[in-house]
Amino acid sequence: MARTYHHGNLRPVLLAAAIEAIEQDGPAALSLRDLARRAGVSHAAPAHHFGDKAGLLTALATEGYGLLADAVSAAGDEIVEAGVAYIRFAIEHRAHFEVMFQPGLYRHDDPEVAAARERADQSLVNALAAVPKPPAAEDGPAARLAAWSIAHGFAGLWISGALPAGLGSDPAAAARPVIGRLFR
Amino acid sequence: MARTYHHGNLRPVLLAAAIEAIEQDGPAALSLRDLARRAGVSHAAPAHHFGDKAGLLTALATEGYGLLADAVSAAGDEIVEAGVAYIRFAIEHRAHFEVMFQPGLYRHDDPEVAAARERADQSLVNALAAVPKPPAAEDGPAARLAAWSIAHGFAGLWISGALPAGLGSDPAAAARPVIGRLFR
DNA sequence: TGTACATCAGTGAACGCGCGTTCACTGATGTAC
DNA sequence: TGTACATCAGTGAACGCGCGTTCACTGATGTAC
Repeated sequence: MARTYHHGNLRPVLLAAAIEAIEQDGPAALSLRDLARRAGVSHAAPAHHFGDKAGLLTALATEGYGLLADAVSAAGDEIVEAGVAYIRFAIEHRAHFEVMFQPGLYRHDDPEVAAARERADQSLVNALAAVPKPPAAEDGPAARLAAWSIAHGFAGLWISGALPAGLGSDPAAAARPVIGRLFR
Repeated sequence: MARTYHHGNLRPVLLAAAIEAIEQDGPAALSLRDLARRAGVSHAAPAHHFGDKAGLLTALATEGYGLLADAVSAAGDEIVEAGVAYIRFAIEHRAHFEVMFQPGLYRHDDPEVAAARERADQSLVNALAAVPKPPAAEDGPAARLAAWSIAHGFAGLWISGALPAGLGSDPAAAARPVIGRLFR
């Protein structure tokens, strides 16, 4: 693929470079100049596509919420597997995940990102709708928050390296019995 | 308190300034020069006490683990209240919490911070030891991870503003029924 | 009580660096005729 | 098929800024005698 004056594909290449950079140094250390360097392009080019750093991270968060919605939906009606899918997403797309939940980094209220977030929320609601009613009578939103919290917390602890070493290297296998405790 | 040439109390003042700065802009945006400005001291002074930014954040993480251990221990033997104490700590000491779980920011293996972390871990173990054995036979470490995950996840979601607005402004009250679901 | 001296916390000028932003530009692509 | 022109993605030089680090220094404090 000969590079001409016009790159022709720069936007996705910059997003991929951003993911790489964030996985290495975290989202706050990101600089547009570094991204340009990684993409082999002049330092002013990224601004053409994203305006500024917040614009780029907004695009990344939007992409992330889309991927999360797809991942959770694909897990089907089984709530434990939906939770596992959430955790797997967080770990396999760590850069997206970290950006998504640091609203100060991007334009949290941007319409596109809000729509994508809404889709992701809905995928979790759908997974929970299939859970058989628990013995206790009133349930309310506590079940949803509990499921979300346990998946989100496990993912965060795993990513930060806080969990004990004995859990092995497969987060899905380690997470299944943990989430399972919530739905006995 | 007249300021002489020697400040006499600079170290804790710098830590307090760091907490303030992190609550405003996050830990990655922290600069030693900004801290010096907040403390009303020359820009080279912080290096005297902490060497560099990682040194300062290591001190902050150490302090944080100590506070967390105290908070969880003070909640006593009741596991739900221990979880609520964890969440309350995370929200009331957001700067400490954010630093503690971003190991790339500080010297994670520093002996002092490791000892403080060990104390905090132990406080959670103690709280769980008092839980009555669940109906299911084998339990193992899944119970501990589930409790830790649900508290950690709820705190993270609350701090990032991801939770729905209807929960009110008291995280402890909102968290209690959520954690409670794990120990019915 | 007084003097001499070591220690060490904090100063301030200087440096080089990477950053975001601006702006006039270049050159590839697509469209109108 | 050919020419003219508008559009727009990407360039590269220039700027001002805040940062960390270095280093010779200043001055307060504590200790020895």
